[in-house]
Amino acid sequence: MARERKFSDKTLYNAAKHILLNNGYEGFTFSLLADELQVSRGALYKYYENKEELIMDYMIFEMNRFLAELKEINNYDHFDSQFDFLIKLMFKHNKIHQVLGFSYQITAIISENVRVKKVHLEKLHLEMYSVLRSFIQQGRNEELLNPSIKDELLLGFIFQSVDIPNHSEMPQTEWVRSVKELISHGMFTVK
Amino acid sequence: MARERKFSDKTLYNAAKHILLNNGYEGFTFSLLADELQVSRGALYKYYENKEELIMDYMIFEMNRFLAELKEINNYDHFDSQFDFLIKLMFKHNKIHQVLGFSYQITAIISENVRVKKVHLEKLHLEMYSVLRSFIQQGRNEELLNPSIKDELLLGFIFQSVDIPNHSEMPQTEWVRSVKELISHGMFTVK
DNA sequence: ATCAAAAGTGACACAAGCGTTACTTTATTC
DNA sequence: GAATAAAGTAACGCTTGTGTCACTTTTGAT
Repeated sequence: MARERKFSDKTLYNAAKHILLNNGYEGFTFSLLADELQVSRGALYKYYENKEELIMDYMIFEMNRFLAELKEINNYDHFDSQFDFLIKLMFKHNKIHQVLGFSYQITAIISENVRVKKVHLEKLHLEMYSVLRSFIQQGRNEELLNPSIKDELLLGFIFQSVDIPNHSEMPQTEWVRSVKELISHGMFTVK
Repeated sequence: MARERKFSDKTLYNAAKHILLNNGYEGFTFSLLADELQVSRGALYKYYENKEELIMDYMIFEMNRFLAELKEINNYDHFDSQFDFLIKLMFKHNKIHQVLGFSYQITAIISENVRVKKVHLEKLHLEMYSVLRSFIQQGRNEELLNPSIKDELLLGFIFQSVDIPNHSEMPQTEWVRSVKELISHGMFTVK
Protein backbone atom coordinates (compact mmCIF):
# COMPACT_ATOMS: atom_id res chain seq x y z
CA MET A 1 0.00 0.00 0.00
CA ALA A 2 2.63 2.46 -1.04
CA ARG A 3 4.13 4.27 -3.95
CA GLU A 4 7.01 2.71 -5.84
CA ARG A 5 10.51 3.94 -5.03
CA LYS A 6 12.39 5.81 -7.70
CA PHE A 7 15.69 4.25 -6.73
CA SER A 8 16.82 0.96 -5.20
CA ASP A 9 19.33 0.58 -2.39
CA LYS A 10 21.75 -0.77 -4.93
CA THR A 11 21.57 2.22 -7.26
CA LEU A 12 21.86 4.52 -4.26
CA TYR A 13 24.96 2.75 -3.01
CA ASN A 14 26.50 2.74 -6.45
CA ALA A 15 25.90 6.47 -6.78
CA ALA A 16 27.34 7.04 -3.30
CA LYS A 17 30.43 5.06 -4.21
CA HIS A 18 30.84 7.01 -7.41
CA ILE A 19 30.64 10.37 -5.64
CA LEU A 20 32.91 9.29 -2.80
CA LEU A 21 35.60 8.11 -5.19
CA ASN A 22 35.43 11.26 -7.29
CA ASN A 23 34.89 13.93 -4.66
CA GLY A 24 36.10 12.42 -1.42
CA TYR A 25 34.28 12.44 1.87
CA GLU A 26 34.06 16.21 2.29
CA GLY A 27 33.02 16.59 -1.32
CA PHE A 28 30.07 14.24 -0.88
CA THR A 29 26.77 16.16 -0.77
CA PHE A 30 23.11 15.22 -0.80
CA SER A 31 22.65 17.54 -3.77
CA LEU A 32 25.13 15.59 -5.88
CA LEU A 33 23.60 12.30 -4.84
CA ALA A 34 20.04 13.49 -5.49
CA ASP A 35 21.05 14.73 -8.94
CA GLU A 36 22.67 11.42 -9.78
CA LEU A 37 19.56 9.52 -8.67
CA GLN A 38 17.24 12.00 -10.39
CA VAL A 39 15.29 12.53 -7.25
CA SER A 40 14.74 15.56 -5.02
CA ARG A 41 17.15 16.14 -2.20
CA GLY A 42 14.33 16.05 0.31
CA ALA A 43 13.51 12.47 -0.64
CA LEU A 44 16.87 11.27 0.65
CA TYR A 45 16.06 12.59 4.09
CA LYS A 46 13.20 10.10 4.20
CA TYR A 47 15.84 7.40 4.58
CA TYR A 48 18.88 9.06 6.11
CA GLU A 49 19.24 11.78 8.72
CA ASN A 50 22.48 13.09 7.23
CA LYS A 51 25.35 12.17 5.00
CA GLU A 52 27.32 10.52 7.78
CA GLU A 53 24.52 8.02 8.33
CA LEU A 54 24.14 7.36 4.62
CA ILE A 55 27.85 6.84 4.11
CA MET A 56 28.06 4.52 7.09
CA ASP A 57 25.18 2.46 5.69
CA TYR A 58 26.87 2.32 2.34
CA MET A 59 30.14 1.19 3.88
CA ILE A 60 28.44 -1.48 5.94
CA PHE A 61 26.70 -2.72 2.81
CA GLU A 62 29.97 -2.78 0.88
CA MET A 63 31.82 -4.50 3.68
CA ASN A 64 29.15 -7.16 4.11
CA ARG A 65 29.20 -7.93 0.41
CA PHE A 66 32.97 -8.25 0.45
CA LEU A 67 33.00 -10.29 3.63
CA ALA A 68 30.45 -12.78 2.33
CA GLU A 69 32.66 -13.53 -0.65
CA LEU A 70 35.85 -13.45 1.35
CA LYS A 71 34.68 -16.23 3.61
CA GLU A 72 34.67 -18.57 0.65
CA ILE A 73 38.44 -18.47 0.96
CA ASN A 74 38.03 -21.33 3.42
CA ASN A 75 36.81 -23.57 0.63
CA TYR A 76 40.44 -23.79 -0.41
CA ASP A 77 42.88 -25.99 1.44
CA HIS A 78 46.26 -24.60 0.55
CA PHE A 79 47.75 -21.16 0.88
CA ASP A 80 48.60 -21.11 -2.78
CA SER A 81 45.00 -21.38 -3.97
CA GLN A 82 43.74 -19.17 -1.15
CA PHE A 83 46.15 -16.46 -2.26
CA ASP A 84 44.96 -16.81 -5.82
CA PHE A 85 41.35 -16.51 -4.71
CA LEU A 86 42.10 -13.47 -2.53
CA ILE A 87 43.89 -11.57 -5.27
CA LYS A 88 41.02 -12.13 -7.69
CA LEU A 89 38.53 -11.03 -5.07
CA MET A 90 40.46 -7.90 -4.16
CA PHE A 91 40.75 -6.83 -7.76
CA LYS A 92 37.04 -7.40 -8.13
CA HIS A 93 36.31 -5.17 -5.13
CA ASN A 94 38.99 -2.84 -6.24
CA LYS A 95 38.07 0.43 -4.63
CA ILE A 96 36.75 -0.84 -1.32
CA HIS A 97 39.97 -0.15 0.47
CA GLN A 98 39.95 3.51 -0.50
CA VAL A 99 36.30 4.01 0.25
CA LEU A 100 36.52 2.37 3.66
CA GLY A 101 39.37 4.69 4.50
CA PHE A 102 36.88 7.55 4.60
CA SER A 103 35.36 6.13 7.77
CA TYR A 104 38.32 7.66 9.60
CA GLN A 105 37.05 11.06 8.48
CA ILE A 106 33.69 10.54 10.18
CA THR A 107 34.80 11.77 13.55
CA ALA A 108 32.22 14.28 14.80
CA ILE A 109 29.67 12.29 16.77
CA ILE A 110 26.67 13.51 14.80
CA SER A 111 24.12 11.21 16.42
CA GLU A 112 23.80 8.07 18.48
CA ASN A 113 22.64 6.43 15.29
CA VAL A 114 25.88 7.11 13.46
CA ARG A 115 27.97 6.09 16.45
CA VAL A 116 26.26 2.71 16.56
CA LYS A 117 26.86 2.21 12.85
CA LYS A 118 30.51 3.09 13.23
CA VAL A 119 30.84 0.44 15.89
CA HIS A 120 29.08 -2.03 13.62
CA LEU A 121 31.47 -1.27 10.77
CA GLU A 122 34.43 -1.68 13.08
CA LYS A 123 33.09 -5.08 14.05
CA LEU A 124 32.91 -6.08 10.40
CA HIS A 125 36.43 -4.78 9.94
CA LEU A 126 37.63 -7.02 12.73
CA GLU A 127 35.73 -9.94 11.27
CA MET A 128 37.48 -9.36 7.97
CA TYR A 129 40.85 -9.20 9.64
CA SER A 130 40.13 -12.40 11.47
CA VAL A 131 39.53 -14.23 8.18
CA LEU A 132 42.65 -12.69 6.68
CA ARG A 133 44.72 -13.55 9.70
CA SER A 134 43.87 -17.21 9.40
CA PHE A 135 44.82 -16.98 5.74
CA ILE A 136 48.19 -15.62 6.81
CA GLN A 137 48.43 -18.32 9.45
CA GLN A 138 47.92 -20.94 6.77
CA GLY A 139 50.83 -19.44 4.86
CA ARG A 140 52.95 -19.49 7.99
CA ASN A 141 52.10 -23.11 8.65
CA GLU A 142 53.15 -24.04 5.16
CA GLU A 143 56.36 -22.10 5.84
CA LEU A 144 55.86 -20.02 2.74
CA LEU A 145 55.81 -16.55 4.28
CA ASN A 146 58.79 -14.52 5.39
CA PRO A 147 58.74 -15.01 9.18
CA SER A 148 60.42 -11.69 9.89
CA ILE A 149 57.41 -9.70 8.62
CA LYS A 150 54.50 -9.13 10.99
CA ASP A 151 50.96 -10.10 10.02
CA GLU A 152 49.56 -6.57 9.96
CA LEU A 153 52.28 -5.41 7.63
CA LEU A 154 51.82 -8.39 5.31
CA LEU A 155 48.12 -7.61 5.04
CA GLY A 156 48.70 -3.89 4.59
CA PHE A 157 51.20 -4.72 1.90
CA ILE A 158 48.70 -6.84 -0.02
CA PHE A 159 45.91 -4.26 0.28
CA GLN A 160 48.17 -1.44 -0.76
CA SER A 161 49.63 -3.31 -3.73
CA VAL A 162 46.21 -4.09 -5.14
CA ASP A 163 45.52 -0.34 -5.07
CA ILE A 164 48.48 0.64 -7.25
CA PRO A 165 46.95 3.01 -9.80
CA ASN A 166 47.16 1.67 -13.35
CA HIS A 167 47.79 5.05 -14.98
CA SER A 168 49.36 3.59 -18.09
CA GLU A 169 46.24 1.45 -18.52
CA MET A 170 47.97 -1.89 -18.89
CA PRO A 171 45.57 -4.70 -19.79
CA GLN A 172 43.94 -6.13 -16.68
CA THR A 173 45.25 -9.68 -17.03
CA GLU A 174 48.89 -8.64 -17.34
CA TRP A 175 48.39 -6.10 -14.55
CA VAL A 176 46.99 -8.66 -12.14
CA ARG A 177 49.71 -11.19 -12.98
CA SER A 178 52.43 -8.58 -12.42
CA VAL A 179 51.01 -7.28 -9.16
CA LYS A 180 50.66 -10.82 -7.88
CA GLU A 181 54.28 -11.47 -8.76
CA LEU A 182 55.40 -8.30 -6.98
CA ILE A 183 53.46 -9.22 -3.86
CA SER A 184 54.94 -12.71 -3.99
CA HIS A 185 58.58 -12.08 -4.79
CA GLY A 186 59.13 -8.33 -4.85
CA MET A 187 60.92 -6.39 -7.51
CA PHE A 188 64.19 -8.30 -7.51
CA THR A 189 64.89 -11.08 -9.97
CA VAL A 190 64.00 -14.48 -8.66
CA LYS A 191 67.19 -16.48 -8.75
CA MET B 1 59.01 49.83 4.17
CA ALA B 2 56.31 47.48 5.25
CA ARG B 3 54.73 45.74 8.14
CA GLU B 4 56.05 42.34 9.25
CA ARG B 5 54.19 39.25 8.05
CA LYS B 6 52.42 37.18 10.66
CA PHE B 7 53.30 33.92 8.92
CA SER B 8 56.11 32.64 6.73
CA ASP B 9 55.69 30.63 3.54
CA LYS B 10 56.95 27.62 5.42
CA THR B 11 54.37 27.81 8.19
CA LEU B 12 51.68 28.38 5.59
CA TYR B 13 52.72 25.33 3.61
CA ASN B 14 52.92 23.23 6.72
CA ALA B 15 49.44 24.28 7.72
CA ALA B 16 48.17 23.59 4.20
CA LYS B 17 49.71 20.12 4.28
CA HIS B 18 48.16 19.42 7.65
CA ILE B 19 44.68 20.44 6.50
CA LEU B 20 44.97 18.58 3.20
CA LEU B 21 45.98 15.36 4.93
CA ASN B 22 43.21 15.61 7.50
CA ASN B 23 40.36 16.99 5.45
CA GLY B 24 41.20 16.19 1.85
CA TYR B 25 41.03 18.54 -1.07
CA GLU B 26 37.33 19.37 -0.82
CA GLY B 27 37.65 19.80 2.93
CA PHE B 28 40.36 22.39 2.55
CA THR B 29 39.03 25.89 3.25
CA PHE B 30 40.56 29.32 3.71
CA SER B 31 38.76 29.57 7.03
CA LEU B 32 40.52 26.50 8.41
CA LEU B 33 43.86 27.70 7.11
CA ALA B 34 43.38 31.22 8.51
CA ASP B 35 42.45 29.78 11.90
CA GLU B 36 45.53 27.57 11.94
CA LEU B 37 47.75 30.54 11.07
CA GLN B 38 45.94 32.82 13.51
CA VAL B 39 45.31 35.35 10.83
CA SER B 40 42.17 36.72 9.22
CA ARG B 41 40.82 34.96 6.18
CA GLY B 42 41.07 38.14 4.15
CA ALA B 43 44.82 38.29 4.65
CA LEU B 44 45.26 35.09 2.67
CA TYR B 45 43.66 36.71 -0.34
CA LYS B 46 46.55 39.16 -0.38
CA TYR B 47 48.70 36.28 -1.59
CA TYR B 48 46.39 33.83 -3.32
CA GLU B 49 43.36 34.32 -5.51
CA ASN B 50 41.73 31.11 -4.37
CA LYS B 51 42.41 27.78 -2.77
CA GLU B 52 43.32 26.12 -6.05
CA GLU B 53 46.16 28.57 -6.54
CA LEU B 54 47.37 28.18 -2.99
CA ILE B 55 47.30 24.40 -3.13
CA MET B 56 49.14 24.39 -6.45
CA ASP B 57 51.82 26.63 -4.98
CA TYR B 58 52.13 24.36 -1.99
CA MET B 59 52.45 21.29 -4.18
CA ILE B 60 55.08 22.91 -6.36
CA PHE B 61 57.01 23.86 -3.23
CA GLU B 62 56.76 20.33 -1.88
CA MET B 63 57.72 18.77 -5.17
CA ASN B 64 60.74 21.03 -5.64
CA ARG B 65 61.98 20.21 -2.17
CA PHE B 66 61.62 16.49 -2.85
CA LEU B 67 63.16 16.71 -6.28
CA ALA B 68 66.22 18.59 -5.05
CA GLU B 69 66.97 15.80 -2.61
CA LEU B 70 66.03 13.06 -5.02
CA LYS B 71 68.64 14.19 -7.53
CA GLU B 72 71.33 13.31 -5.03
CA ILE B 73 70.52 9.72 -5.89
CA ASN B 74 73.02 10.12 -8.73
CA ASN B 75 75.82 10.48 -6.19
CA TYR B 76 75.54 6.73 -5.77
CA ASP B 77 76.98 4.36 -8.32
CA HIS B 78 75.16 1.12 -7.71
CA PHE B 79 71.50 0.25 -7.66
CA ASP B 80 71.84 -1.21 -4.22
CA SER B 81 72.91 2.04 -2.56
CA GLN B 82 70.57 4.09 -4.74
CA PHE B 83 67.68 1.96 -3.56
CA ASP B 84 68.74 2.44 0.02
CA PHE B 85 68.91 6.19 -0.48
CA LEU B 86 65.52 6.30 -2.20
CA ILE B 87 63.76 4.36 0.53
CA LYS B 88 65.13 6.66 3.23
CA LEU B 89 64.11 9.71 1.23
CA MET B 90 60.60 8.45 0.58
CA PHE B 91 60.02 7.70 4.23
CA LYS B 92 61.28 11.18 5.05
CA HIS B 93 58.80 12.73 2.61
CA ASN B 94 56.23 10.28 3.69
CA LYS B 95 52.96 11.92 2.76
CA ILE B 96 53.98 13.62 -0.47
CA HIS B 97 52.51 10.90 -2.58
CA GLN B 98 49.08 11.27 -1.02
CA VAL B 99 49.13 15.05 -1.12
CA LEU B 100 50.22 15.21 -4.75
CA GLY B 101 47.36 12.92 -5.63
CA PHE B 102 44.96 15.78 -4.89
CA SER B 103 46.20 17.61 -7.97
CA TYR B 104 43.93 15.29 -9.96
CA GLN B 105 40.98 16.84 -8.12
CA ILE B 106 41.84 20.32 -9.35
CA THR B 107 39.99 20.02 -12.62
CA ALA B 108 37.86 23.13 -13.07
CA ILE B 109 39.98 25.68 -14.88
CA ILE B 110 39.56 28.42 -12.31
CA SER B 111 42.01 30.86 -13.84
CA GLU B 112 44.86 31.07 -16.32
CA ASN B 113 47.10 31.40 -13.30
CA VAL B 114 46.13 28.02 -11.89
CA ARG B 115 46.33 26.37 -15.29
CA VAL B 116 49.92 27.55 -15.69
CA LYS B 117 50.80 26.22 -12.25
CA LYS B 118 49.24 22.87 -13.03
CA VAL B 119 51.40 22.62 -16.12
CA HIS B 120 54.44 23.57 -14.04
CA LEU B 121 53.67 20.84 -11.51
CA GLU B 122 53.22 18.30 -14.27
CA LYS B 123 56.64 19.26 -15.59
CA LEU B 124 58.15 18.64 -12.15
CA HIS B 125 56.32 15.34 -12.03
CA LEU B 126 57.89 14.30 -15.31
CA GLU B 127 61.27 15.43 -14.07
CA MET B 128 60.86 13.24 -11.02
CA TYR B 129 59.85 10.29 -13.16
CA SER B 130 62.86 10.83 -15.36
CA VAL B 131 65.18 10.55 -12.36
CA LEU B 132 63.33 7.49 -11.12
CA ARG B 133 63.37 5.87 -14.50
CA SER B 134 67.13 6.09 -14.72
CA PHE B 135 67.25 4.57 -11.25
CA ILE B 136 65.18 1.66 -12.56
CA GLN B 137 67.39 1.48 -15.63
CA GLN B 138 70.42 1.13 -13.39
CA GLY B 139 68.72 -1.81 -11.70
CA ARG B 140 67.93 -3.34 -15.07
CA ASN B 141 71.52 -2.93 -16.21
CA GLU B 142 72.73 -4.71 -13.12
CA GLU B 143 70.18 -7.43 -13.93
CA LEU B 144 68.71 -7.14 -10.48
CA LEU B 145 65.11 -6.31 -11.38
CA ASN B 146 62.46 -8.73 -12.54
CA PRO B 147 62.38 -8.10 -16.30
CA SER B 148 58.75 -9.13 -16.67
CA ILE B 149 57.53 -6.12 -14.66
CA LYS B 150 57.15 -2.79 -16.44
CA ASP B 151 58.87 0.34 -15.16
CA GLU B 152 55.68 2.24 -14.27
CA LEU B 153 54.41 -0.63 -12.21
CA LEU B 154 57.72 -1.04 -10.39
CA LEU B 155 57.65 2.64 -9.44
CA GLY B 156 53.99 2.56 -8.47
CA PHE B 157 54.75 -0.49 -6.34
CA ILE B 158 57.53 1.31 -4.46
CA PHE B 159 55.46 4.46 -3.91
CA GLN B 160 52.47 2.51 -2.74
CA SER B 161 54.46 0.29 -0.39
CA VAL B 162 56.03 3.26 1.36
CA ASP B 163 52.48 4.50 2.01
CA ILE B 164 51.33 1.39 3.87
CA PRO B 165 49.66 2.79 7.00
CA ASN B 166 51.44 1.79 10.19
CA HIS B 167 48.28 1.40 12.26
CA SER B 168 49.86 -0.88 14.79
CA GLU B 169 52.56 1.75 15.32
CA MET B 170 55.56 -0.50 14.86
CA PRO B 171 58.85 1.25 15.60
CA GLN B 172 60.08 3.18 12.57
CA THR B 173 63.37 1.30 12.10
CA GLU B 174 61.75 -2.12 12.04
CA TRP B 175 58.97 -0.79 9.85
CA VAL B 176 61.37 0.60 7.25
CA ARG B 177 63.46 -2.57 7.25
CA SER B 178 60.36 -4.73 6.75
CA VAL B 179 58.87 -2.59 4.01
CA LYS B 180 62.19 -2.57 2.20
CA GLU B 181 62.32 -6.32 2.41
CA LEU B 182 58.79 -6.65 1.06
CA ILE B 183 59.56 -4.34 -1.84
CA SER B 184 62.71 -6.33 -2.54
CA HIS B 185 61.58 -9.92 -2.17
CA GLY B 186 57.84 -9.90 -1.55
CA MET B 187 56.04 -11.83 1.12
CA PHE B 188 57.32 -15.30 0.32
CA THR B 189 60.27 -16.81 2.12
CA VAL B 190 63.56 -16.21 0.41
CA LYS B 191 64.95 -19.63 -0.32
C1' DA C 1 -14.22 4.81 -5.19
C1' DT C 2 -11.99 5.97 -1.46
C1' DC C 3 -8.56 6.24 1.79
C1' DA C 4 -4.28 5.23 4.17
C1' DA C 5 0.59 4.71 3.75
C1' DA C 6 4.68 5.52 1.80
C1' DA C 7 7.32 8.22 -1.80
C1' DG C 8 8.46 12.36 -3.52
C1' DT C 9 8.57 17.70 -4.03
C1' DG C 10 9.68 22.54 -3.30
C1' DA C 11 10.29 26.17 -0.36
C1' DC C 12 12.11 28.05 3.91
C1' DA C 13 15.45 29.38 7.38
C1' DC C 14 19.91 28.70 8.66
C1' DA C 15 25.01 27.93 8.34
C1' DA C 16 29.40 28.00 6.00
C1' DG C 17 32.42 29.09 2.25
C1' DC C 18 33.82 32.51 -1.23
C1' DG C 19 35.82 36.78 -3.04
C1' DT C 20 35.86 41.78 -2.54
C1' DT C 21 36.52 46.13 -0.44
C1' DA C 22 36.95 50.02 2.57
C1' DC C 23 39.35 50.50 6.42
C1' DT C 24 43.14 50.16 10.20
C1' DT C 25 47.77 48.85 11.80
C1' DT C 26 52.67 48.62 11.56
C1' DA C 27 57.15 49.56 9.97
C1' DT C 28 60.44 51.90 7.02
C1' DT C 29 62.40 55.78 4.86
C1' DC C 30 63.11 60.41 4.15
C1' DG D 1 57.43 62.94 12.80
C1' DA D 2 55.11 62.63 8.25
C1' DA D 3 54.55 59.99 4.20
C1' DT D 4 53.95 55.66 2.30
C1' DA D 5 53.79 50.89 1.38
C1' DA D 6 52.66 46.51 2.67
C1' DA D 7 50.07 43.55 6.11
C1' DG D 8 46.11 42.70 8.27
C1' DT D 9 40.89 43.16 9.56
C1' DA D 10 35.95 43.01 9.41
C1' DA D 11 31.89 43.26 7.12
C1' DC D 12 29.07 42.69 2.87
C1' DG D 13 26.74 40.18 -0.79
C1' DC D 14 26.68 35.98 -3.02
C1' DT D 15 26.51 30.94 -3.53
C1' DT D 16 26.08 26.30 -1.92
C1' DG D 17 24.91 22.90 1.44
C1' DT D 18 21.81 21.47 5.42
C1' DG D 19 17.70 19.83 7.69
C1' DT D 20 12.71 20.45 8.04
C1' DC D 21 8.03 20.68 6.86
C1' DA D 22 3.66 21.27 4.65
C1' DC D 23 2.11 19.61 0.65
C1' DT D 24 1.23 16.47 -3.56
C1' DT D 25 1.51 11.97 -5.96
C1' DT D 26 1.14 7.16 -6.40
C1' DT D 27 -0.47 2.72 -5.22
C1' DG D 28 -2.46 -1.29 -2.85
C1' DA D 29 -6.14 -2.73 0.28
C1' DT D 30 -10.78 -2.37 1.60
